[in-house]
Amino acid sequence: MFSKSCEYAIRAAIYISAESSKEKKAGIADICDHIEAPRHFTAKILQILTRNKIVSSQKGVNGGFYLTKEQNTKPLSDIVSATDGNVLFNGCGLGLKECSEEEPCPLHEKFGVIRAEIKRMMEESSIESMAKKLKKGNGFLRAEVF
Amino acid sequence: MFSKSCEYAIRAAIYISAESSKEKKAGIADICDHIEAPRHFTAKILQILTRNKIVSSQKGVNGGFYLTKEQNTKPLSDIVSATDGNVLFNGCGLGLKECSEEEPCPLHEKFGVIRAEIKRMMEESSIESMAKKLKKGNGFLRAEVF
DNA sequence: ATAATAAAAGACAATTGTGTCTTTTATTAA
DNA sequence: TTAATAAAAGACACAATTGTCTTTTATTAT
Ligand code: FES
Ligand code: FES
Repeated sequence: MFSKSCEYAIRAAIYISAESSKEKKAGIADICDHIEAPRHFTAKILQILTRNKIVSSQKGVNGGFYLTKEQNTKPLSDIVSATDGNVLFNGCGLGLKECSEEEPCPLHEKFGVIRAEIKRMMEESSIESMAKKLKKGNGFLRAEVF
Repeated sequence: MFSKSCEYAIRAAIYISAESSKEKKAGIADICDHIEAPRHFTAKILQILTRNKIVSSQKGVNGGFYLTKEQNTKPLSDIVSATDGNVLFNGCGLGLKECSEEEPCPLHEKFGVIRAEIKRMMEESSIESMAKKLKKGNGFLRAEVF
């Protein structure tokens, strides 16, 4: 469904939202520990998110990643678009060059419904709403080890 | 959503269903022309489908690919499982090692609904029902060139 | 039997996605 | 002003996916 980059990006953003603020920023090592993701690869992905103004970052001592109030309200669909583009939201399910009513693939009708639902799900899920589940203890970003 | 292999596999299977029979088999070159897919790569993918008894093949003169009556009724989900496995049908949307109620990701609830709908769509779409659209002229497997 | 045919199989090549390591740049505490 | 810090950036390395080409095997018409 989503690429690894996108999965890490979403998990990282949610963690940052839940565990950091302008005052208490989260570092890349801390983030990767808590979402069980490869460090340098995730660092690159976070660069994409910062370039797209989905997360904020600060270099230097006491630096790290955090979200502004406005960024907290952003939908997960923004992260998907930034990392994977919009093929999932607009493209043909059977891989035709474009999805169109004029020359629809045999799955077009049914797939169009599903695709719209995926889009809606991601548009209606804000980063902060996901983080809220985390803080309430009924949301996880990695397997808990005991 | 689906891999290229899966997309080609579905398109090929639908074409074979629509355009061939035990008496008039479709050759790989013919198939690839009509679904706009790379020839040798698609040949490999069709080997996977024949090994999984989703399509039938015959070597030699007048050989080619075709579907038995029973194979025609198979759902597209069988093709997805054969080419991409079952991650799309069972896996976690955010890439956790497994999807579980005990340690759900923050998207688990919403994603579970969508995932079930994707599964249902593919299980309820038979190869022959897709081929029917093709034959009626309101289904395409490649961009028509003029 | 022989030749023609077409899928199966195997060996590679190119591309993309994923992951690692090192160097650079910006920031701030001391 | 200096040293420590942490993200940004760049250079690779590895793996998986996608795609191409050649050889082999099975089948059938002649
Ligand atoms: S043409 Fe395939 S989904 Fe619209
Ligand atoms: S745990 Fe992520 S979808 Fe179920």
